[in-house]
Amino acid sequence: MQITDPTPHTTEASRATARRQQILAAAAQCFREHGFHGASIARISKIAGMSAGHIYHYFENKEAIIAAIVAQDLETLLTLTAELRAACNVRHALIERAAEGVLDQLDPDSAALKVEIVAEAARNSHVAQIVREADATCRRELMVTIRAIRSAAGHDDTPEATADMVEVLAALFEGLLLRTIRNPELDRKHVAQRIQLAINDLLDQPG
Amino acid sequence: MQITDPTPHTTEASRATARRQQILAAAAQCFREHGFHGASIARISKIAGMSAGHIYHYFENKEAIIAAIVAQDLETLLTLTAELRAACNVRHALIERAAEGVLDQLDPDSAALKVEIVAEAARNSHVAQIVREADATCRRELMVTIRAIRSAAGHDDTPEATADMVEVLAALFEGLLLRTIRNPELDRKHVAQRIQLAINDLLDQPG
DNA sequence: TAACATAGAATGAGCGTTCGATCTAGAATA
DNA sequence: TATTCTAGATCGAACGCTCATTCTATGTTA
Repeated sequence: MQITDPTPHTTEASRATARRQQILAAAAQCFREHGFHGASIARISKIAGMSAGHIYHYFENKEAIIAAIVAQDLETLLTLTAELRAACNVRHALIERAAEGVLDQLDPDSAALKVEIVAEAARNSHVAQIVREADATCRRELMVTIRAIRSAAGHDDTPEATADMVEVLAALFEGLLLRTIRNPELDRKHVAQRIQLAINDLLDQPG
Repeated sequence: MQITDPTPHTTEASRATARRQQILAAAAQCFREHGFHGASIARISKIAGMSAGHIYHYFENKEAIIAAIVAQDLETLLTLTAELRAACNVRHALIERAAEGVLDQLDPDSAALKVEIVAEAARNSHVAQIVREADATCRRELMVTIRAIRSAAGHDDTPEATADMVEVLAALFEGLLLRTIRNPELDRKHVAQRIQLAINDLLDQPG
């Protein structure tokens, strides 16, 4: 299966961007199916519908493609937490959104790539840096959100306590990535409900 | 049909087992540092202190080494849940053990390998099968344990509800593997305490 | 001596990457 | 308008290297 570009490119710039995106889409598919090291430039180029050599017109090397994929994946996470923070009744918004977020995390295809990214971060310092910076931003956002919810409920937590709660919340969510791979038959809807309950309890934990 | 002696000389047998273990230890280190596909037989053999070709005296191919590493890693998980199940006051045992288990999960070195295994399971059906069988066993054990705790507290849950709770518990634990990679600076002791509280709440959720 | 342990070279495939040759579309020019 | 020029897009062959695996020869030991 080959990824073709359906949009005609009026300018040179858009053509180049489209081509880049085409490569990234092909690479994401390959990385999902074979991992960062198992996916070859030859395979990526075949799916992207261009020669292997031509890939190097748009990316310096394979590492740069990996970095771009990682950055792209993390960007969606960043917008999600930012969006969450913007909601007016934050507690309600958080718990409502949670069910949706849980189902997203439980999609096996996207989970595979996300897990691959963390695995790569454990051994590739460049990827680790990108991942950790994005994570730090997310945590900061979540800390503000959770602090707002908690102080509305009369809790005056230390920053450390808030950070710990964020970690538990994050573990809960990210753990789903592993669960959907280890147990693809799990009941997605009911697990989402249980997670909502657990988040609710977490927000009421003593300081 | 000729029957050969099933028990060869102990020295030969132990020597072979030791050599096998030597290879597995070297492979585990390489897989942690470079991933399953990034680690070469040459590198593994160098760390194991033998020639590359000699590895094939003990393992059919690289895939067999991966399978052995995966099976070995999952075995420790199986004994842990079995051990948990054997405790008399299960609720107390579960929560006590939890803190210890959390700290184990937060060890970055072992986390890297565990995450690598799940990432490989997402694309290698042989590894997936091993992982999913072990996971099913763990879930079955945990379901019995949780059901015992819940019914002692007066809850009569459906098997489905219990399975969902197990999923949340598992997600919480396994999520820590990703957290310790994404945020190595997290406060391990305090996060462990928060997790204990969360598990406590989970066990009191409505049916 | 017989059987096993081990080394290390050989093999062929595939890797990431480079590079020079072609193609193509639009600007410049006549 | 017709022709030439040009710069980027694109290809595909080639390179040097490493990979997993096999094979052969040599120790080693009982």
